[in-house]
Amino acid sequence: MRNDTTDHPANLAERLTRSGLRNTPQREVVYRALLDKRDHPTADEVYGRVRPEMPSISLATVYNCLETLVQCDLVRQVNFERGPSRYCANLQPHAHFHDEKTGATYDLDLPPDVIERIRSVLPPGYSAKTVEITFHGQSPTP
Amino acid sequence: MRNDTTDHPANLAERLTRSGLRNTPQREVVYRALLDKRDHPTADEVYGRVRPEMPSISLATVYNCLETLVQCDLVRQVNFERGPSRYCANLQPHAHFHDEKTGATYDLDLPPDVIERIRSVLPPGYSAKTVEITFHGQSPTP
DNA sequence: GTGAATGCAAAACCTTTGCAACTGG
DNA sequence: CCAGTTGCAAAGGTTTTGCATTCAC
Repeated sequence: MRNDTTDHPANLAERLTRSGLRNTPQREVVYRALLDKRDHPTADEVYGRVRPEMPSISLATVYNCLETLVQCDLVRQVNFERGPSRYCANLQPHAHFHDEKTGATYDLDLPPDVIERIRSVLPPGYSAKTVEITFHGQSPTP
Repeated sequence: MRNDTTDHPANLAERLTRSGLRNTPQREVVYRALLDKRDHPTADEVYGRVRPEMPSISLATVYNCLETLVQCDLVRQVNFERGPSRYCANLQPHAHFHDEKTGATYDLDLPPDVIERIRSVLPPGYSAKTVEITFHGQSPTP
């Protein structure tokens, strides 16, 4: 399911350097946490996951690192409901499905023609850098 | 631009009664504020707008009223960025365009065929009650 | 060495809650 | 009358900020 040409930690150092930012272990551990378990965790959840590996890290630093990753376009910040922001290391164009029963969020691939059709609703003059699509409903109970 | 068959305060009393809720002046004034100026205000902005008319109203009551209106399906609560929730009295199927420069949000009509095409990305078993679509970018500078 | 990044604590921000007083049906 | 609603103040959860310390380059 991964796209190994774009989604691995090796890119982090490069992206940071290219942006004139420093390549800190905190940034790496936070990024790896997002790559490892792609369940759209909150900052606090990321904090909980990286602490075993790096007990000295602070929650404020996790927030800082996440913001840096978003700035570097390695991570998407998602806000589809009131509450803490969630973070997503999937860079492929995709929609989110939010299960209202369980609170879980799944990625749904978006074929290029669908994206194009959606963009076609933009009136002339409007230019969109990104489109966010979120379904709210119920996912199959296995 | 209004849909007068669905979007006016007269419906409020009916909806509230139908749901076994009370028809209070606070609820009416909050709902009218959303119908009057459809710029997707925050709860606090609604508070500022209704206060001249009803100085005794409290912010907590504005929050309560907004939640009630959302429950009654007269208002949509929108969360497309970190920060306070915004409220929208447009009940027609529509997408949001968020201007990253000005922070303004515009409604964009969604033709039925686009909605259908978007829903077609749902895998079997997934049932979506709602879909939210938000563009982030730049709107024309008049 | 030096500016950027971290860690900590406190502050800020948005929203919810508890509860007494009020009110719409 | 009386359960639902309001208003107020205090608490709660999330994120940001200030600042001294540390670290990557």
